[in-house]
Amino acid sequence: MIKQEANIYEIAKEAGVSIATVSRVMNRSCTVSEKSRQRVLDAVAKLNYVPNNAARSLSTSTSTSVGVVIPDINNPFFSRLLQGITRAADEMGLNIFLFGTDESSEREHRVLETMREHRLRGIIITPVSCQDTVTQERLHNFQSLGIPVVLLDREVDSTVFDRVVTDDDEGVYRAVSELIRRGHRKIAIITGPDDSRPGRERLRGYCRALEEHGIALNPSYICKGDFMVNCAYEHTLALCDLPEPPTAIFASNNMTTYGCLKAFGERKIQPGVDMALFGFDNIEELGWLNYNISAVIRDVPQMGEQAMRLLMRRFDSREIPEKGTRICLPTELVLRGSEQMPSK
Amino acid sequence: MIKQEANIYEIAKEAGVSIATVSRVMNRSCTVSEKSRQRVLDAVAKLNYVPNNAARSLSTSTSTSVGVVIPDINNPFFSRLLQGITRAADEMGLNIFLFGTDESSEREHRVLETMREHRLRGIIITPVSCQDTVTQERLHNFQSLGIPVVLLDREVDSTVFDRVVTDDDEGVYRAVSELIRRGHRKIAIITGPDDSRPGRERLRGYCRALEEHGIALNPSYICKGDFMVNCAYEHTLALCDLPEPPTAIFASNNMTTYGCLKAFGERKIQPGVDMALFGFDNIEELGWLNYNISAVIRDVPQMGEQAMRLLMRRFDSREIPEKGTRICLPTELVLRGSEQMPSK
DNA sequence: GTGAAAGCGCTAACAG
DNA sequence: CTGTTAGCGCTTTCAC
Repeated sequence: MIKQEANIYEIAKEAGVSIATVSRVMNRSCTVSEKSRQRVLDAVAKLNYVPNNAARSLSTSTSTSVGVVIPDINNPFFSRLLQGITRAADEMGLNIFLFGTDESSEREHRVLETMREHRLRGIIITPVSCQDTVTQERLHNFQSLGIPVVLLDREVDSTVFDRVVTDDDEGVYRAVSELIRRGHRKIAIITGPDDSRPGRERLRGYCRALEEHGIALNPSYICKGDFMVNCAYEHTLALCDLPEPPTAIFASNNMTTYGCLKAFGERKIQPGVDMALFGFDNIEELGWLNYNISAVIRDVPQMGEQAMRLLMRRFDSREIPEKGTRICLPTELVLRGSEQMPSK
Repeated sequence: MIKQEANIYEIAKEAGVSIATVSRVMNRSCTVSEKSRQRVLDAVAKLNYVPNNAARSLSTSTSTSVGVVIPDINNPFFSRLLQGITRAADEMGLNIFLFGTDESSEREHRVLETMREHRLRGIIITPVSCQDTVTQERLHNFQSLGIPVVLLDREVDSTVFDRVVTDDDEGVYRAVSELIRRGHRKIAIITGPDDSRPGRERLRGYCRALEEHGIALNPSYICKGDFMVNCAYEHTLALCDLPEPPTAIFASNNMTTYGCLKAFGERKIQPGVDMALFGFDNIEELGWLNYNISAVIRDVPQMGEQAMRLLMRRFDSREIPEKGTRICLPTELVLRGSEQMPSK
């Protein structure tokens, strides 16, 4: 026996008013007499009524759902992001439609198509690639339909979208400068993919620091990585095998840090003793294991929250601006010892 | 300028057919002539038409959205779960409404209320507590409205729901038996909360193994934990300080394992050398760091996928059974060395 | 302050 | 095989 949910008509009947009045009460329109209001509220409580979102959404052609597109749910960075997003959404009474792309552009395109069916209120996305024209076009489409888009962490070439990023360039610049201050001259970097903004930015910070301190860039110290453990692992081994190995390695993201540590472990290299290691993004687990790895850190849940707020702001002001707002959150340096110059 | 999305009428006009025909084509009803079909498809392509989900959902009083309720998005176990869920959802053309409860019952109740508005197709939930009557009642409500519920990892007392769990009892039993086989007699366990099924089950497996091997339970070896790092850390320190410390510790989940390792690090205890350590759930990161921690493992994404499949199955068979299906996935032992008996 | 009625975009009988 | 039509449950003018 499947009992139906009550609808607005039943409430109206129970309360002895019209459905319009019920609707007004449900939407806190204040043009309702206290008496009617109370009767409706009683009926709602009695019949355990909850308005049907689909109907409301159809009628108003708006919705309370936000589409969130994440490339790799499994990466702790994105979990944290998601945590910030869900928390903010909860506060604002918005709901999250979650889509995972598994870093596949093809899936991203499909997802963006599916999302059209849902007439979402807005979209928060960390795009797979910064140069994907299909994705960009679809995102444009959403915006021109009045569905604001916020880019998170990764930007695309177009500048029309709101976006939340962090000052990675500056963070890495300061990290590498710190290494230099500690006496390092042979500093390697394992980069991220260069079709990703974070990848490029972090490399830029590295280059900037070296150049500014008059240290020539050494191509064999610049390893093209992909933000994955394995690649970083192999690069690290190769770096160690160099005739003139670096005294410090900058790892461009948390997975890269793990890759370095894996190689270090095999080679019995102690970070901060035999070779310096500097990471990007905090890895809480390492602290528990007594690894004191210095890193450029940022408030990740905060990034998610900011993205939500940015979206929120767009909801109110109807017009679509030519140029999106860019929120750039600061990064911070945490020095834990692994930045030190090897003594020997 | 906000251009509207095309609706079914425009497609009908463009294709020179009625909206019914358009609807039939969109829903793959095969009673349409090839000629009409083609005309409609052309119009759809030309106007870039996507059906409005809200309207469809209202009309059919069904939906393609599944509510997923997760207690701690940040815990890698749940990220993995979510990965399995999203992947399966993607395959089945379902969409995920994600809700986080942050392990708060109060938020869980709110979330369950919100979900009613959405007339979801089904619900997958890892409830905060197994004994929460409010949650159970609300879940019942969904089921009696024809919205099937699948419990993931944590069960509630009621048995009317479908659920996906793993054979934790057996897994821990085998792990502890293995420890005993290796000569351990003084085996401690740091448990999970006892209002959680996994917590209780894992403790049971531990007790069962000891009893079956004629080893008396030592209350000071049974530490009441909460699946969190800190608590496990403190318990581990206390265990080490015992006049007669254990030779092995069983950590009831991944966070507990981290807590033990943190304490081990401080005390210069090498897992598998000075004291044995056995964990629950694999921690990939530890492998990269050359920690060879034995563990009871399970296929976590698979759990999420199974939950989706279970839900799917319910969609077809309309009736609500008295008793839910219980899928119990196996666990596996991975021996990496940390189970060994200290030589001294 | 309140009610009647016209949609929102789609599906699903029901006729033809 | 195809079109007409009556809802699905709600919001929102527009009168009263």
